Amino acid sequence: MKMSTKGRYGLRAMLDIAANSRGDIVSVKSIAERQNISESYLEQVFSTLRKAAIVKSIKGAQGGYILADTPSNITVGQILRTLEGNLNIVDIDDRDNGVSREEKCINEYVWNRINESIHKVVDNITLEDLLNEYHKLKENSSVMYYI
Amino acid sequence: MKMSTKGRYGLRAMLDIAANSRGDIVSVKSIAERQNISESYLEQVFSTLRKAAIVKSIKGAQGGYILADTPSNITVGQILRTLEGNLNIVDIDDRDNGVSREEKCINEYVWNRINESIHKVVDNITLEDLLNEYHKLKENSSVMYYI
DNA sequence: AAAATAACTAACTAAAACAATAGGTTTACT
DNA sequence: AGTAAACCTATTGTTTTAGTTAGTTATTTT
Repeated sequence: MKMSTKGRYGLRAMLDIAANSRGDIVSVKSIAERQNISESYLEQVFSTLRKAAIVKSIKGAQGGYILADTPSNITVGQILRTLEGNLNIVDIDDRDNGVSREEKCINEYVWNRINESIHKVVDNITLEDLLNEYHKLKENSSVMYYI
Repeated sequence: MKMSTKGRYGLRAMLDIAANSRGDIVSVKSIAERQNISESYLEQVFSTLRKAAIVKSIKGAQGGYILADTPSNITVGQILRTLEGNLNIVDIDDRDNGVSREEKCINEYVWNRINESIHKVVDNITLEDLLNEYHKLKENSSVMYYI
């Protein structure tokens, strides 16, 4: 029941671009170094993000990635769904064991409530929200904050 | 990012006891048959639930399991945490890659919000709530409902 | 034009988690 | 004594995870 590294690294990487570039192109290598993530593994993550049109890529020397939209228009939900799937804690197909599709199992009530609560959180946090939160905490907190 | 069969089967089994016994002892075999789950696998689930004192066991012939408390005093959260762990989508230890314990990563904001939303849902649904929901749906719906 | 850079792709691999199965032992009822 | 059922431990096959490896392709820099 855990978020995998794809989702965790992906969110970190997207935040890294949003925070460290001012609209500039950022290479996977530089993100991987800052975030201490395997470069080739992170390339796979970006390949997925690009196919979902959340980032744009520029090939060749001095190439890299750039956000496909402003941080205020990119939600955590978009990023995590792209990398992790539908974000449902229980899939519809797994809900009913031996119970046919037309029939319902009362446990769905629980899974639906959990799923909805997750969707509600991730769809209402944008990259901009996180950047604002970051700057707020950085100023008001005694401990160091990182992206 | 999925709930495993332990949690899914466990919740189904607990509801099964709550619905099909009126305070009576229920054998794993009968639950396994009704719910179409492997009996020996379900035994492992009940072993965990018993150690967490959510159910009581009676050994020997005609033995079985019984809820350790009334359905109104058993939450979905108790059951799922026992079988799945802490129900956190991201563990504290996994949050900071290369970032020491005293330092903070802004992504925690997201994980904390998701974790809290899950806890809030599961801790506020009791077995009794589910039984009530079951009876309500059973009467008002055209499709069959199962535990 | 050549070299360098960086995205892009596919195939592979080690390790862990998952979902059981198997084969017993112990306890209590009939 | 026989049986039913909880209880316990080990093993197994499969899938997922988290990368690694080894390249190809496109663009810029020298």
